[in-house]
Amino acid sequence: MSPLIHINFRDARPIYQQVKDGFCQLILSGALPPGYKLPSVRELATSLTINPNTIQRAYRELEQEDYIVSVPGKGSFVCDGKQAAQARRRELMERFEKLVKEMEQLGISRGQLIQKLREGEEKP
Amino acid sequence: MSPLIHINFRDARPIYQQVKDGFCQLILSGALPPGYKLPSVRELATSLTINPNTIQRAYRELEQEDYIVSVPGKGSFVCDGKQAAQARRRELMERFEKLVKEMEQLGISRGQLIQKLREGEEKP
DNA sequence: TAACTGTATTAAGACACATAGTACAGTTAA
DNA sequence: TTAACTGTACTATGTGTCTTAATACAGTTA
Repeated sequence: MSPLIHINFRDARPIYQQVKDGFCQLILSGALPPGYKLPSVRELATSLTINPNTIQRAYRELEQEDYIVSVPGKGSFVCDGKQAAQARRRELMERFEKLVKEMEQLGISRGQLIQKLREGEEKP
Repeated sequence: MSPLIHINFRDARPIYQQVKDGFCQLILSGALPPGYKLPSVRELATSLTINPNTIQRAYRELEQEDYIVSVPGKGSFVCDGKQAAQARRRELMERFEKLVKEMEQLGISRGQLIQKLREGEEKP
């Protein structure tokens, strides 16, 4: 019954972007398996009390980025996602390297970051 | 002669934000030492061919965030920056942890990231 | 047939960003 | 003192994005 997606109206990101990001994460994490049928444009719009056009924009862009496929009359479905996940991993790796360089400029060494990573390694 | 700040009109960030980010980096990296006199609002606006109001907004926010101090009639000057650097480090640490968690969800382990960090440790 | 599905279009309002022009007060050097 | 600089404040205007709204059309399914 939890509504898959949560919208925060105080978020700086526009609504359609929050919808996109939400589904991206659900798909990439495997929470929504390939073939899963997404809620219809009108259904999701109603349950979130936002405009159908806003949902449609999110779905259109998700399809353009190969996260889902939309079939008129049938619905929208999660794609295989292996390609999308691969591309996403590369993107995050780039962000990671960029962030590390920025932190080095402020005097945070790679060694400190390694230690920070080790701290989170324990499994409680 | 290099104009301190570069504006990219194709950048998604608004101009005033690009100006802010540019000076933040220059100040935090130490390229602009405490006490350094920034170009005047009108001078920078002319050299970048953008509106003085846009520069003023950037300077106003930089002052609110303790990166610079502006004195009417005299100019704008770089602050000490130790406090700002401390706040910036905390902010980057949060972004780092957030990014790491996102990468873990996509199957990139902390171990892999540690190895990645070690690769960049050599000094050529 | 009726009720669903995605898709497309146009209109309107709200808001942020940027520009333009003007004005005022403090500082500094000629 | 004057002239030229400095930051600051304000209003008006144009533009683009986001969002809502109201329709309309075509494909699918029970």
